[in-house]
Formats: sequence, structure tokens, C-alpha cells
Amino acid sequence: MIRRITLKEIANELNVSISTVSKSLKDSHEIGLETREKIKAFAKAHNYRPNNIALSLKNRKTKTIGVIIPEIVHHFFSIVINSIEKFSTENGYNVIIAVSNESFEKEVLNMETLANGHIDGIIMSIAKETLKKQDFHHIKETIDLGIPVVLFDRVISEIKCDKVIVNDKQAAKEATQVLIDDKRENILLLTSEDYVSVGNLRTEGYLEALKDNDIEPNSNLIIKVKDKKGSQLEMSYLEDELEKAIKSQKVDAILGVNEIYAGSALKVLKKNNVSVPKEISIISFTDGVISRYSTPSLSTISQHGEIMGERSAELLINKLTGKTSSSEFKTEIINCSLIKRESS
Amino acid sequence: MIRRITLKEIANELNVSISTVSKSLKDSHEIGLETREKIKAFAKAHNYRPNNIALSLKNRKTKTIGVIIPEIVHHFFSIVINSIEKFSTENGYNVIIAVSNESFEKEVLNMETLANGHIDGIIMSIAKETLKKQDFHHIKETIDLGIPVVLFDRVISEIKCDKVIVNDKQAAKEATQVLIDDKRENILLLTSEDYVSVGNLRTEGYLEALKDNDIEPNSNLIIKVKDKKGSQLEMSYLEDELEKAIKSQKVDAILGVNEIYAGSALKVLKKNNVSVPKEISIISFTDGVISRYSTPSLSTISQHGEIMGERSAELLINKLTGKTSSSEFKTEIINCSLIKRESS
DNA sequence: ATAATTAACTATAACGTTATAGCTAACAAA
DNA sequence: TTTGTTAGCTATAACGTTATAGTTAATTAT
Repeated sequence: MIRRITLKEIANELNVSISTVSKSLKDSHEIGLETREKIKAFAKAHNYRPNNIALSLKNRKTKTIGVIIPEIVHHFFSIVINSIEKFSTENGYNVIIAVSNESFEKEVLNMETLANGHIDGIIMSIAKETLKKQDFHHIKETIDLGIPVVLFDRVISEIKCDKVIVNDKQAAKEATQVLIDDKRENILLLTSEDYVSVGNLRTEGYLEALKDNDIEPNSNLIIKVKDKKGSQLEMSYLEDELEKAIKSQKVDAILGVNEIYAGSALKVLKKNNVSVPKEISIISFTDGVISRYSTPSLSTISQHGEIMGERSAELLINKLTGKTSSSEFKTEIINCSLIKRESS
Repeated sequence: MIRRITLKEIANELNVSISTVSKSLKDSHEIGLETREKIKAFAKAHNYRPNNIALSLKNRKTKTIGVIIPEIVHHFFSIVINSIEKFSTENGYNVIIAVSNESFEKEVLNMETLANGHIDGIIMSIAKETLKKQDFHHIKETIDLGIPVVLFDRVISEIKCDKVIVNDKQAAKEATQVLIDDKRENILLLTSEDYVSVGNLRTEGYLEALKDNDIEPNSNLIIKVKDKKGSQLEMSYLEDELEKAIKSQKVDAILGVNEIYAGSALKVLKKNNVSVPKEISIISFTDGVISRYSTPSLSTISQHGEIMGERSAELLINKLTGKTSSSEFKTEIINCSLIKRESS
């Protein structure tokens, strides 16, 4: 085992001061050329690398970004992380990941750990439980500490910070319109519970499209999937409700607020020998792997996770490097796009 | 903006020395009860939190684990990360993620960055390009620096460290046997190129099963998917080759070394109106979301990513805490299990 | 009464850096 | 000769901790 060499050790070996070594390695003209070259050669030969922890302490900067997400085994979030990681690395930042698992408590804990020196800024998407509780003190405290925060996807207006969102409402409206234009008027909406901001916005878009086309909204056509932790229950709830719904009334289209819901719906329809898209067509949010590999493949609304990740990282890094003022906040809206496949 | 309070500031405010504050907060009996209580109250009121960077410098420990993976938008890897994150957090460690994107250069870079003070140990799965190049100097150097490394899934015997793998060969053999028992003797293997250790082992298992049943292996029934970066090309290669294969010879089963290959195969079969599993049955590795949501759902061999992640983290943390000797290495083998669904 | 002990606290060094100010010798300018 | 300048280096403090080794003053033992 070879311990990493330090400035001090180099200084001792070459009988110069630590300052001389430090300056030489920075190629300072304060140090004579000969000494400088000698020190650089020695450092190189001994594979000197500055200790980042010491630098962090000195500079009060860690060059690390914390990302807090509700889930990691999730197509959309993993795409966003990937893109954050890519952009950050390119700009000299490391990424440290924390998963809240949709739990308020864990989110708070994660935030506190990260805020204690580990990171320069945070990118996050809020846990469902936090949204339900409406308790955002941890986020506010972090911001008060001078640590910039960027919220993406699941955001709240109450907090003043940079945000990156998708035009959920508009996208849902447009998707609904596409279904209506296809002469489908009994559109079933598979959405999440009200406190999830994005689900809510998508529901609004759906309702607006109906209104614009003078279609009376029908509460029997809106299924709000109860989310139980441990998604097994969640899914069977969805399946039961959907089966009831299609048996008790006419349904000729389904709009799902995420891929899992739509994928499950497709399974239910097939089980009931309903042909897709002939009898019922489907459009869903989240352009993930389920949509592409199911049969028929699902038409989806892409939320452009890569762009969201990149923009989030960019907004944060701009704050960290002082490129943008620390008191002015931007909300970037990414336009969704409808990817037409076989299900519609 | 409220800057985090430091020991020094508390000391100044209360007219005591920094040592007194430090000791009081650690409830040292060297300090009188009254002073101690006063300091603790003050610290609490001002929401004092020790600066982790300073602690890291002092203790030469960061309480952080680095994870280097080839991809993050990938069911298996994201499950492993999730599980590493969970176990690590429970044991007081943070997780910092780096993605090699299957690139040797990026893997080396990631490794060097992480090894410069950021982390106490590394868990990694080797990039394809690195496996191809057979250049593992970066991993060896890290180990030489006294930083413990745990390899999972894609490992190499050349490096002495803890490893967590799956009994790939045996699992492939068993899956092949299941197909043979179902009277399928023309089993097509969809595998990766030779340098990918796991693909290789799975191929070996497949061949062994054939041999055990006195079936002559047929090279036309083995498709080695060329991996081009940018998976679009990779997939069309697979689709073209597979289509040729099923048209030119009898095929009654397919074994895919991962879910993407199997999912793509399913698409090809459907396009060609081949009924699954009646005419051709499918078994694949990686128990992900594609397998569950495709129709028919795919029988898969689960690699138990959660267990792999947990074991990897456990092995590493045991090294970090000195629970296990730093010179003895273990290879844990996780048993795969076959999950039977509709495709076989 | 003097030495020994103890309680309660403080000073210092160290972890590995870097920025600032300071020092010394050589040489140039007045 | 005296002062000023410059090149080339060093000392010091600081980032926020903690462990070790002091330092007092009061108390106890002899």
C-alpha cells in the first residue's frame, strides 16, 4: 500500500518550504524556473494529486452536487440523473445521490446530511409524502443556509428557487385532443391522487380539453390510483377499478399519467379481450421502456428527462459559479412531445 | 442567509475555548456540568452541525462510498444502486455515483477523481470497453492506495478484491435444460460479444446443457450481438440477424442474455406472426420491467440485483470498518432463480 | 504547612491546502 | 555610499475539527 504523497512530504524530501512546492505546482513565477521544474518532476514521479477534501475545506466548496430523488428504479428519474451526472461531470462537478423513497422523513434526513458540508447545491424532485404533508421547512432551511436548490418535475410554488418543469397541463390537453379528434369521446383518465402536482396538472389538462369540445366530464371515467407503498397493492387497485370501469360503461380511450399505469391498463384490456387501439386506444406519459416493448407499443408523451436533467444542472451550476444572481429565480418549462406508436 | 455556526464562533460568544466547546458537545466529563449544559443549549439553539468536510480531513475518512457503473438507465444497475444506497445509508455512509458509459477512458477518469479524497471505498461493475482492452491498471492503483474495491457482476479474476457475482453459467444451463425438457431442441442463443464476461459464462452454460443432452451445438443458432454505441444500431443488427435466423432454419426456443435482447426478439417474432410460446418460447436474463409488461410476459432469470447490491455494500463496509481483514478477499455467488411467466 | 491530587478548563498541533505578508541577498539607481 | 528594487524563497494564518498535553486553582492528604 502506497500512501498518497502530500505537499509537506515533497517539501521535506527536496528541502524547500511547503509554500514553494505549492507555488511550483501552480507554475508561479515567484519560484525560480530550476526549482519549479525540479519540484514538478518530483511530484509527477510520485504521482502527486492534491487532496480534494483539504481543498474543499479551504475553499468552502466541494465541487459536488447533491441529487435527491423519490426513486431510482424508475425510467424517468434514472434518465434525469444520468443527464445531471453527464452535465455536471463535464463541468467539473461530482454527483452524490440520495433516494427519499417517497418518504418525508428520509427526504429531510437526506437533505440534512447533504447540507452539512458535503455539497455545494442540490437538485431535487419532491417526495409524494412531502407533497401530501405540505411541509417544506427542510428545503427552506437549506436555501437559507445559502445552498442553492433546483426543483424539477415535482415542484411547489411556495418555495423560491430555480425550477424545471414540463408543460404537463398543456401536454395532457393536447393528448386528449388527439384522442377526441380520433372520435373518441369516452376517455378514461388514470391519474394519481390529488396532492401529486404533476398528476393534478395532467388531470386539469384532460378536463380542459373535454370542456373545449363540449364533452361533459364523467367522474366514473376518472380513476385516481391510491398509492400504497409496496406497489403490488397499488397495481391491483388499478386493475380492479379499471376492469369495473370498462365493464360498466362505454370507454374508447385511456389517458394514463404514467407508463406503469398505462402498461397495467394494457394488460387488463388484453385479459378482457379488448383490442387496442381498435376498441380502446391508449396514450400515456413517460416515454420509457415499457411503452416501447409492449404490444402494441404505447403512444407516449415524452417528458424529455435528458433535457430536464441538463437544464436543472445548468441552472444550479450557473448559481454556483456566480453566473446568475443568487436572488433571481427562473422556472424553465420543457415542452413535452407526443410520440405516436401503435396504441393510438 | 444564515451561515452555519462553527465551534469557534460558539467559543467566542460564550467566552470559552474551542476545546471546551468541542468537549462539551461530546459530553466529556472533563468539562463542568453547568458549562457543558450551557454550551449544548447554545449549540442547539443555533442549530450547530459539525462540518463533515473538516471531520473528513481530520479523520482521513469521508464516510462515503463511490459507485462506478457502466449505465444508470438500466433496470439491473439501477436496482443494484438502489440497494447499495439503502444499505450504505443505514450504515452511515453516503453514496456518490459515477457512470462510465461503458467507456474505458471515462471509467479511469471517474476512478481517479473518486480516489482523490472523496471516498473511502469503491463498488464497481467494469465497463465493456475496459473488459475488451484488458487494462485494469486504474483498479489496481486504487487498491494499492489502500482504497478497498468491490467488483460486482462484471468481474475479472486478475484483480484481487472482494467480488459479488451470479452463478451465470449454472443459471443459463438450467434455463436451457428447462427448454429442452419442454421438447425444444433448436434453441437460439442471443448473447453479447465474447469479451463480456457474463455473456460468455451464459453462453458456456447454454453449450453445456446442449452437450449434456447430446444436442449438437449449431453456430447458426448463436447470435452474438455487436454492440455499437448508440443502441439503435445494436438493435437493428439483432433484429435483422434474428429474422434471418428464424426464416432459414427451425427455431423453437430463444434464450436471451438480457431483457432488451429478449424484448426485441419478441417484437421480431410478433412481426413475423410467430406465436409465443407455442411455436417459439423465450427465456431471458434480467428480471426487469420489460419482462413483466410485455405480452406474453417473459420468463426470466432474476439476478437478484437487490441482493447483489446489499452484499457488495456489506463486503465493502466490513473492510472499511475493519471487520474483515484488508488482505483476505471473498467472492460471493448469488444464485439466480428462474421466474416462469407466459413466454415459456 | 507543604505536597499531592483533582476538577475544570485552555493551548497547541495536526489533517492538506493556499493566499498573504515577510524575509534575504543581489543588484541597480541616485 | 545609501537607498530602492527585484528575484526567489519562507513563515504564518486560515478553513473546522479533535486529541494530547498543558495550566490553573481549589481541595485533600500527610
